[in-house]
Amino acid sequence: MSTDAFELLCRGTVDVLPLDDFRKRIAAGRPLRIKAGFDPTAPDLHLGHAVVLTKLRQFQDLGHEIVFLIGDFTGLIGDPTGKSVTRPPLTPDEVAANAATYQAQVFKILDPARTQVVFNSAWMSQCSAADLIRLAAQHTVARMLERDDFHKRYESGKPIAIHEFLYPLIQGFDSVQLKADVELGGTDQKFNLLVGRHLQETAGQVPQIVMTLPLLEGLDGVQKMSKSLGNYIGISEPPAEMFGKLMSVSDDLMWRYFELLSLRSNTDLETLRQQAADGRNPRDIKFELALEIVGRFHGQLAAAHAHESFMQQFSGRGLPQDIPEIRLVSATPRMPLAQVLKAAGLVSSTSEARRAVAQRAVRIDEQRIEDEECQLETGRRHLLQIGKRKVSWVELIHAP
RNA sequence: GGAGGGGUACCCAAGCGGUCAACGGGAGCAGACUGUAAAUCUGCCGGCUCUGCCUUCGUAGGUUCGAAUCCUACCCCCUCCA
Repeated sequence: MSTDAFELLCRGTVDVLPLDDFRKRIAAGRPLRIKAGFDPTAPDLHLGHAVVLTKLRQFQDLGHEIVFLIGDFTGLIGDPTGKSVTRPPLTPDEVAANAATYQAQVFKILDPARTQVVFNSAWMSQCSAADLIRLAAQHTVARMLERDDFHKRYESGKPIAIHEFLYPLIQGFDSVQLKADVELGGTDQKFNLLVGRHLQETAGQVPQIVMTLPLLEGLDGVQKMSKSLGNYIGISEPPAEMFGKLMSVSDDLMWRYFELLSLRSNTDLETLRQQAADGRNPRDIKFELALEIVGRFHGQLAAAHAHESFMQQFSGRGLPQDIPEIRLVSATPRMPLAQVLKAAGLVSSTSEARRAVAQRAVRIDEQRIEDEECQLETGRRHLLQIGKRKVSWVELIHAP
């Protein structure tokens, strides 16, 4: 039993340090304190963030205790990891507002009843200058420079401000405060997590287990999922959109998503892989993934609905459910098609509309349109379609 | 402070006086195929009142019949030296 738990918890991780120690602690069966820290910057979470959260949920389901730390104090520093973009300091009000939206999203994955939310300002703002000096005394410059990005910056003569050294120290000190047994983070957090071990040891505690998780590939399957690359699935996206995006993930990448985002057991995943090998349609396996993920954020009902709609629209080549209705006003009795398509938001320019017609992608009332100059009559509703995905009811009104 | 390299469409990246709305790749969109918005192949991919017109190649001027391509000034990036 505990081996299963151990295997499940290790699934998809990059590092678990030290691995044996972790095995022993899980085997002991005692509930562990699992810490994960998050920045209080404006949160707009996507499935990439969900990787760590899903892992936390797995811990939670096994009876462990989750400490969800919001780094409002560390936010003053801004994590120097990676790009050195200076972050504007947040006001207490902003922090509070962000924390609230954060929790709303996070609790779609985590069980609020078994999650302790803490802010590190709670203890850090009590910290005196003398305390800070004592904290800083516990680490050396040489060890700080072991961190890859510090090292590179130092080597290449780029500046490292002293306060940037404080970030890993404070994050580590949080672990001391919380007496964490395990701390989770992205691979980029590895160094910071290890500092926690060091500080806990100095404080006479048993050092925490460090667990890092990979950055999830986005929809393109190559680059990290990120909002700026536009290859993401947002946690708050509508069910149909989320379902469709998950279905657009390649058959290969689907397994990665299963591994990192699914709450299924390892045995279940093994079964699915076996089914795929035995010739089960990968589409149907992907349906299971999409159903699970959409279900988690929107409920089983909405997921089933999205599934049905998807089948109807793409497999059955039918119309999707919930077609948006738009009302347009025309100054003339008839309105050029290209104009209507643009006004309805189905294309971004009339040129694009013309191209779509030229490519035989446009249908009006289920009739394929070949004529770019085609005009639509006012005074009635038209069903406009471009390709399989863009559909809209448009009511044309003549108002001279 | 000195020397050099560069800023081109959503991104990367060619072009270096006309044949340039601008090669190529990526992303995106569409079509074909597939019981997937997978994969693969094909087409499209600045705008418009669209067989034509208008606006784009860091910014502002200039040379020329004609400039992304030449000149001047300015702004911004990067590399090396000090």
